[in-house]
Amino acid sequence: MTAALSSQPDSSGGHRRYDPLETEQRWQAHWKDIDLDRTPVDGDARTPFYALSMFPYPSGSLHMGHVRNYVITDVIARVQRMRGHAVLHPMGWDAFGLPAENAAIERGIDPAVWTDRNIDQMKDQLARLGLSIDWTREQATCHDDYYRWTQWLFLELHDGGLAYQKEAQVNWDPIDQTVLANEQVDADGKSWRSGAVVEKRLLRQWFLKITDYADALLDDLEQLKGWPERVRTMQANWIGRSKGAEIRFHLAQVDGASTQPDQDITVFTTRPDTLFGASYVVLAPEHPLVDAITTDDHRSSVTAFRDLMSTLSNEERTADDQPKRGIPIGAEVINPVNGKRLPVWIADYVLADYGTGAVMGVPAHDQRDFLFARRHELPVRVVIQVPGADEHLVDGEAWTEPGVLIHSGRFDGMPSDQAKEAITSQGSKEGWATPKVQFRLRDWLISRQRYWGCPIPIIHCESCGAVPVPRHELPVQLPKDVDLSGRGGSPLAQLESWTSVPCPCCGKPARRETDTMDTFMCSSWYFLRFADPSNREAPFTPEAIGRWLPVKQYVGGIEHAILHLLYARFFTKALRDRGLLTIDEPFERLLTQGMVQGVTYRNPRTGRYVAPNQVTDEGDPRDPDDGGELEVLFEKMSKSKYNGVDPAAVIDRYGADTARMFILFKTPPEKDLEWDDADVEGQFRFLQRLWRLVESACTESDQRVSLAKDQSLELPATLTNAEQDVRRAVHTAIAEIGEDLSGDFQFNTAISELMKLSNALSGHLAGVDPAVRQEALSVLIRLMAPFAPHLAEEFWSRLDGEASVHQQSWPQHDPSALQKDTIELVIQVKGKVRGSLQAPANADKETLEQLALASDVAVKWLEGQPPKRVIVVPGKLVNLVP
RNA sequence: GGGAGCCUGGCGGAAUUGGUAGACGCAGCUGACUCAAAAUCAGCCGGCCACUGGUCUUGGGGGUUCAAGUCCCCCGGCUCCCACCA
Repeated sequence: MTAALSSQPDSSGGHRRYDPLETEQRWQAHWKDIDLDRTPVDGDARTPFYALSMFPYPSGSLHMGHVRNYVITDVIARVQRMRGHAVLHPMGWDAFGLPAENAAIERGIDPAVWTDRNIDQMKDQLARLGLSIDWTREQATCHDDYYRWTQWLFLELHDGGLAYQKEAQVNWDPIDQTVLANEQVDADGKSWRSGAVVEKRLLRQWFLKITDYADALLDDLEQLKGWPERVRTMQANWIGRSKGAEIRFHLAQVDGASTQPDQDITVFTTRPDTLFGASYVVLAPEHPLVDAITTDDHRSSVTAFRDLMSTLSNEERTADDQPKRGIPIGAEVINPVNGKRLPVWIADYVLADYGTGAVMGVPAHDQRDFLFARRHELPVRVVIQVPGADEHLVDGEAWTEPGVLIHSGRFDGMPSDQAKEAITSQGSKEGWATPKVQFRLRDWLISRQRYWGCPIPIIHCESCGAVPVPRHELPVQLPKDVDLSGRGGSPLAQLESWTSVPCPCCGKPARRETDTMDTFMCSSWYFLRFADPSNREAPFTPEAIGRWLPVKQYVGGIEHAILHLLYARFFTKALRDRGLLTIDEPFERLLTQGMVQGVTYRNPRTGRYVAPNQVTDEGDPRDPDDGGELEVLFEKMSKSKYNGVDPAAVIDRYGADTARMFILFKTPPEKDLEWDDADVEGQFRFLQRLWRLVESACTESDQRVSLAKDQSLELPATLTNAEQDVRRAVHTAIAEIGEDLSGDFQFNTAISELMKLSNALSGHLAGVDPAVRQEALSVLIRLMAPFAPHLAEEFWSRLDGEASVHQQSWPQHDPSALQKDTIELVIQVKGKVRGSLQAPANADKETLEQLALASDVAVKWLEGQPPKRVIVVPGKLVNLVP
């Protein structure tokens, strides 16, 4: 059986050539036959290890970014298997989303058909990489046996009070009469399809209350020790917790106002300690109170100002170079802490949807307020001592640091920290302040007015309201007979036969919810489904989750640092609180791999990208159009930059093992990788050197090795120097690679250790004891197996190894093999290396010091004077300080 | 503006966590083999100099230390995230 699987001799002689394509195809077929990658069954006693790549969108073609992602995860999965873990390494498809719908609009293809065809294509491409994925657990979020449970989980959140509806803005295309996703709106605010200026419209939409978990999502970042620091910071910034107080300013009677409502303006501030320095209060132009409190003499200018604001896009309104615009509205409020009257303004720099949409202006201690006050000639009152300036500002800037209070009545002399509490607490007693924690994080808008998504399982009834579709009626399937012209609003809303249903509660005619869910919903729980992939009764069982989750190692792009990872964490916590699982966090360790970049030719004058095959001379690249010199850069691979490298082409030429080795060796996984054909070639050469090494062990009589179980040899009692050298190289490699693959994964140095081992063995196996040779090759092949799985398997088989190399255990290093009799002792003089000598490895400090002092180097550099100080680092160096 | 990360030969990158800077590879150079080329094999490969030795060198400057790529302070550059967030 095994012999039949081996490479055929090539026609030119007895020696075999390395033919990666033939070898890889043969082993991939064999592994499939023996079901090598199947996840161990539930009763398996080994410690579970869940390795997961972020699943892809099935665009139809695999790119290098995918390859890098899945190869990294695959190596981790393979190493953990050999280390004796029960490994779960699944794959699926994040299959709902706009591209399928666009294909339908443009080419009339059913999105389901288009998506499934793409999945098939990408699976074929993935198969060639030799990934040890258990495909029996495959999931696609657009299949109803998956989205049924997405709907089920939505209802769980709904039951838990975490799903609700409210009015929110959408992008409305007035020509196509449809809602656009943010990505479909150009930078200049126009529709990607019709080119019409996109309008903002208010629509009643579904939200998830992720803000209920803001504190937990922030605090639990502490636990995620296995996450990159920068991802944790990004999430913390996104959640954006700030502590402060809400302060209520009561409206004052104003002369000339016909009526004044008995109203408060509530502001949020993180600096209650600066309350005495307030010189005005500003509302967002959209603030609901503006109409009611604007005085008659200001009404026309206020209306004009608000109209101007509503026509500006967000970008225009928040542009850096814009001065802070605003106008007074006539009303006045009383500063509750000192009774001063302050004017009320509206201004563009106040955001309606953060805090209370109102701010107290303290120009002396907030830079924005300062600029605003200077522009509109509002008073600046210093109430925090400014160092070196007594009571005034220096440098024409606000003083925003905490400090000691002045001009603040009985709070004078208090440091900011204390004053914040004292002023808030006085306000609480007097009823004008409330301590408040404010978050930047907003509730998650999940409604999409699109077809190709998971339908929200709700029925709207005039008498019963929003009624959940009963669980046993799930899934709410996407209808087939739908008009996907891209016009006339939500495709589902136009399908009367689908939308009109009886109310599950009262049976009266009712209407289905026609929004579908944000695709981030589908990807917020897929890692749970992989633990229990074919359960027809529930999305998963707590037992299955308990066995596999949390994911031990999650691998994916940094672009998901915020949204996907935050949503998945939110789902996990919400489902925990619904009693569906017991973990707090879904992903124990996270590796964010860098981009894959290609050589890019760019004309610096025109900004045009030039395809490599059009560049006139690669040494001195010039634009074929204008003859101008081109700059050579590395940028993320993309069609428009003509710098993509097709994985299939690389595999055709060198095989998957070379591609895997190159990607892992070139750079550490979290850094960007610059694709370089010469380096790929270099990896191919390395694999060929390995091939020749093993070839010799098959054919040369003084190097022959068999790894068959009944051929297992014992090491001789004493070893020659050459044999010791071989063993030292072998066991050093085990130790070093073991180190590189624990904790942080350093595949690049692991592979360089493989190269060192190969260099140490090549030409040094002839004539050494057969047991030493056998050990050396057995170790080498097992160490390379996770990286180059096909070639390792081929070697294992050719040397008569038992079963599959991928079922072998990871080698353990023998510390005694690392020992040396003598070491190179470095002699330093005042910290500079001046020479070295051979010293016994076990020599004590005194001996080493004596050896060093007696050396030629010491004699030369110390010029006969005894050193003032001698530092001995045993096994390393002696530093002589004259 | 706030936050995070990074900066080492021609290039990608190593460096036992304070102990020989430049492992491993790419590119380049020299030689062997060849009619020749490729492949392969052997070797060289940071700069400077009075070149069998010395000296400088990890973005720049300072400091701590017997010893600094590594620790501390100042400055510069690049990348990413957030951003009128009160």
